Amino acid sequence: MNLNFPISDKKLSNPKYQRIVDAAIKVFSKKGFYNSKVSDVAKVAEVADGTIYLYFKNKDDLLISIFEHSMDYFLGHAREELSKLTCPVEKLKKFILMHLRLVQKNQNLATVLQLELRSSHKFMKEYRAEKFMEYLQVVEDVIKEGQEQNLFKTNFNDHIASRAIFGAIDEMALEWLLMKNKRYDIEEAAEQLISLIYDGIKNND
Amino acid sequence: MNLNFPISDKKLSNPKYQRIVDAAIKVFSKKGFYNSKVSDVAKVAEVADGTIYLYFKNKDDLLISIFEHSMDYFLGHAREELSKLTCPVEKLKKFILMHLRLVQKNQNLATVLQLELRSSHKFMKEYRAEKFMEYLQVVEDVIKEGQEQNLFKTNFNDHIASRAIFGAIDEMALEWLLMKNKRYDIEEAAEQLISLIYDGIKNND
Amino acid sequence: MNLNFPISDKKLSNPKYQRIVDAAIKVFSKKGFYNSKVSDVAKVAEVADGTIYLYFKNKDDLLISIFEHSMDYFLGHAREELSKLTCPVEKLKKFILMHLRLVQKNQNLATVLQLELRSSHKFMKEYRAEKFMEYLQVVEDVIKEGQEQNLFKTNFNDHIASRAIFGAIDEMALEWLLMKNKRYDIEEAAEQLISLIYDGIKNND
Amino acid sequence: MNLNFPISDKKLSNPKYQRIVDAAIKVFSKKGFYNSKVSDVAKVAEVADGTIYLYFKNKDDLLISIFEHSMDYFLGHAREELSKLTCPVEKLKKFILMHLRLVQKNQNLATVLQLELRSSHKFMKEYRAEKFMEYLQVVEDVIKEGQEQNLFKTNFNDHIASRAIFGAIDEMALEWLLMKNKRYDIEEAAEQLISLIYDGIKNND
DNA sequence: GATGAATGAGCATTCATTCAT
DNA sequence: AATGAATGAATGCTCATTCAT
Repeated sequence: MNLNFPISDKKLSNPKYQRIVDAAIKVFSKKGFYNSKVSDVAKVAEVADGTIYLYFKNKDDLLISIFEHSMDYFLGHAREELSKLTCPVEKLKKFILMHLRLVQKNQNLATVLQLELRSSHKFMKEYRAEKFMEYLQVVEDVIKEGQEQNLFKTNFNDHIASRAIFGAIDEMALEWLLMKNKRYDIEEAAEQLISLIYDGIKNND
Repeated sequence: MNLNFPISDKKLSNPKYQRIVDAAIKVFSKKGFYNSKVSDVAKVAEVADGTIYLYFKNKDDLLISIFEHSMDYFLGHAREELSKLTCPVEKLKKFILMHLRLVQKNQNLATVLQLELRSSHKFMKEYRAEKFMEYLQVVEDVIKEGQEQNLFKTNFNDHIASRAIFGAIDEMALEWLLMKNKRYDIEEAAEQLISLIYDGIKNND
Repeated sequence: MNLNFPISDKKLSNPKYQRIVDAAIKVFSKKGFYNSKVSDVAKVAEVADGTIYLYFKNKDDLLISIFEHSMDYFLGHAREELSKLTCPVEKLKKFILMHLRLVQKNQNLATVLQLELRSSHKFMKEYRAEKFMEYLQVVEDVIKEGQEQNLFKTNFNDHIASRAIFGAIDEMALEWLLMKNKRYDIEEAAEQLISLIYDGIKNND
Repeated sequence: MNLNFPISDKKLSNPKYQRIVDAAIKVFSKKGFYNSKVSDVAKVAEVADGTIYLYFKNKDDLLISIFEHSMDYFLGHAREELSKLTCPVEKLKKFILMHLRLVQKNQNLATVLQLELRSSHKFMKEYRAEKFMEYLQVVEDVIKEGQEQNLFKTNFNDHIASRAIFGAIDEMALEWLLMKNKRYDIEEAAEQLISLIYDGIKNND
């Protein structure tokens, strides 16, 4: 089983859907989206080629579905966990940790999202905006909360900040994925990142 | 003319080489690497299809050459400019500004580097490491310098920090590129980014 | 229908396989292997281009398959007919007649085997040896049988003799194929050939 | 030097012509005519690609020129040697020996003539007839001479006989060329062949 | 004559998608 | 629903030939 989280709704009920998604993640992460054949995915999923088209409109749709399921799961999970915390600083830490831990646990999936998705024009121009904004919104909401409680500075643009934070997390994840010998723990990277974002690099002594 | 900087050495002497690179940037940025045909590039460059293969090993090589020329130019230029400054804080500001200004000035090129390059497996696994490390090294050197002068904290991993900084810059650039109506100036984004990196988000009052 | 004999086993069951082979023989014999396009074969076979690749690894494989089917058929048929005869002289006559009659009946096929196959390096160096040896073996066996019965001389190398006999048959076939107006019957050529091989050219009076 | 005999006339005077022919024989025999590039030939001949077109109409012409020069040389040489002999039996022996010795001495050339030439449609349909007939004529003349002197039978068609003899020689040469470890001497093959043609395989005891 | 950069027609092969069963 | 054989559009790359120098 490749996905460490279940696919949300009724689609879950059909084990073939889940099997195809799992297979696609495995195949795409290994060979890249453009170098993967639909028939490769079918073979790994142990279904016929045509069966994939009963569940997905086309090859692109398969990729995008992976993204949407992942985001839905992550955001739902993240919102739930964050709501259990009250301190915005803690929330931010938690969020970053959750993101990087997910990457660590689902490396194939993360590879697909990091590398393959970006090259899909359709994706970057149509879909990224929608779902991705939700992600940023979560970060932005935490920042705003912190600003309201006078915990964070107010002299910066929330949107730019959340974007920069995402970029830093994302790059961290990418490096970790591409490293052959995982020299450092992803938890360690998370700690460093949080401190950097929180305190900056200036020496205040 | 697409490239706002000249290609370095003897290759420059042959205008056809430059024309092909320019055409490739234009075409790849517009339609995406995988959706671009070699013959499209040839048409825009006003050369025969086969001529491209006199200068480049194959389609992938064309993409990678674009990356290498861009990086060589940027790093050369950046190192030169930074050497004129003494203060590490100023150096960091300059570096970020230079990166984002280049993106603004060469939007097609930046699009190719941001979106298309990442999907090339060959690129991400073989080439990125080499040239990209040079980029990170420049950032790391500035950070180390700042630490030695007691301007920056010393309780973080330089490598992780430079990586996070790159990630933030890169994401900033990506958003700006994908925005249809450029709501804010890239200089403004640079300012915000610098302050964020330098001071963090914590309210020190 | 181009082939005047059925393709042996289960492959026969699929009419598309047979249709593609027939089309290939027709096309290759007319335009030559290297000048024939796979799509030409597909057109004549009334299948899509891609369908050919469901049955054959590539264009070369198509050519080699034609050779193997032909040889399998001819050798099976020849062995069967020869076993019905007892006299080695009669067997040799029969064999030569069968070869030349097959050429006459399947001129397109014969053209392919005679002219196109020879230029395929892969064929001449890898495949010819195996299947072709079987052919020579049949001739050699007949010769040995004749020698045992004191019907044939024993002061010559069987292998060289069978090779020379094949060469003579082959050249006879080739000339006949390339002749525009078939001036003489192939049966007549067969008779001459047999007498030549049997008696030599020396006048024994 | 590849050719063991000089190219006839005025063309000889230009060493580039000879160099190109030599290079073509080397390259064609190694990689096959269709897999050889004109630029490969040019490289081996140490001339520019375009230079080849000053001496030859096109790639096909290069192949055919090789054939014509070889035949001219062989036939001239053969006619000269045969004229020194009076006995038709000796003449026939000499002719077969000369053919096979030439093959042995010029293996690259022989490979080209044996394997590559046959696939050239243009060659087999237009040129073979002309030059090749001269070859057969020499054999036919010897046969006729032998018949007139009551040394050879008269109850066979001279043309078919000379053709069969050529086929046997040709196949002998081909086997010898394709054999990796030359198990037997080509002279030995020649002897066997001559005896076979002369006496046939029938046991006259 | 000699060059070799430039040309551009040409083609085998792949693979996403369909649809009869 | 499930299959997988069949489809055929699509394209990177090669290489014989030309021609300005």
